[in-house]
Amino acid sequence: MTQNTRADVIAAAGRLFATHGYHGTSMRTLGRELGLVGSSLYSHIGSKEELLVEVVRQGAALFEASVDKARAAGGTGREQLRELVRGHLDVVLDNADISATYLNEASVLDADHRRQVLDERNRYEGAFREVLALGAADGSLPVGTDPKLTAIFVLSILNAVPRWFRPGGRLDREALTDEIVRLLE
Amino acid sequence: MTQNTRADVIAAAGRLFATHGYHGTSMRTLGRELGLVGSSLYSHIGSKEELLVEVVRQGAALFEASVDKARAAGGTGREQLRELVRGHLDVVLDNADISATYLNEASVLDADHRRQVLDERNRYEGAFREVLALGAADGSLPVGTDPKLTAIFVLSILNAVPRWFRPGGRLDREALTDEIVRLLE
DNA sequence: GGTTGACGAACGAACGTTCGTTCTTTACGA
DNA sequence: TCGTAAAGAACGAACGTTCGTTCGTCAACC
Repeated sequence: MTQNTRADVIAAAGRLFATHGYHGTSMRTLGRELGLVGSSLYSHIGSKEELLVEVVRQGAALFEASVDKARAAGGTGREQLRELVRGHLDVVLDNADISATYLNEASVLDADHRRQVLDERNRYEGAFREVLALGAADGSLPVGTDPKLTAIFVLSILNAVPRWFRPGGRLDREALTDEIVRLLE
Repeated sequence: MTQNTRADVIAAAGRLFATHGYHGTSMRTLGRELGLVGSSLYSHIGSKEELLVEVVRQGAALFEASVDKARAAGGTGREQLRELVRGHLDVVLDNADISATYLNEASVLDADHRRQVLDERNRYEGAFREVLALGAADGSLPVGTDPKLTAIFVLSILNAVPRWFRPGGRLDREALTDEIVRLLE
């Protein structure tokens, strides 16, 4: 009979928000997930919305850490793009609940937090644009395509991966990364 | 002061389900959308869930009609792929509410209806796989890529289009179709 | 012995839905 | 052409339930 911590509650919330959505998750259901009664959750958190804000904050942090790592490594545009793609895959597959909530449930947030998420996503997408432009400039990626549109395409593919990818299948992460980068040749 | 019909209620439901989700939409809110009080909706429909089933059914019909039309036209693999892509764009842009609900809210359905949607989506994706394989066979599309994976990539891009595409921008549907098909060269 | 986590009762509000009734439009026989 | 009945659409009150949340209490542990 281990004790539940605030982090446990947030993690469980991410799990349920990801599968049933924010509005589809009740505090009593969330309590049951942790072996608690609904009202007991308020020993750890202030409100249901605070839970969503926290999960989304963690999601944003994961993507930001990934992009920072990829860009710090340096290299050609193509090499950095590969790191961005691989990092994104790691985030959405290793933290499926948090990232799904970050990507799908941010629309429920109040205007301020929603704007924060939108800005963060735009900066993130900007990194993809920059790396694609860099690759066009240094010759490691084709020149013909618009970085803006290509960034959208790549992120569309990446964000949909958790919907179909199953570890242990014919394709592993490394090969999937290759396939996505090769698509841009 | 026009009268509301069953079709009006379903259309409004699609609109709200698409923007706020099924669980985020109350019958009273839906009523207000039509200038009605919540209970009045039950003159037109049997239950809230019936509304979701109906919207999803319409979504499935739209995609099925699109794929039928594209394949009936015949032509090379590349030509049919272009028709599939263009048809998909038309569906998700001209019926944004219905298609968004079909794509995002089907998980709320009971097991039977959910399975129906899954099967329908699989058939739909199968058409993309077939056309890609046809294109590889007739030489109109490159041979190197796996049709299964490529179909997933293309559909990932297509389904995300309503999230960023705005009519009247630099890129119109025709040009976007070209860009997506060109990605596979 | 104070702190912390959990409980269970209770709150007001909102939920989906039912019901009897009213109002408006349509259909049709006299 | 009129009068009237049937039908359709909307109302508002009320239902049982669930929602998020508050509060006082209690047991376990440092």
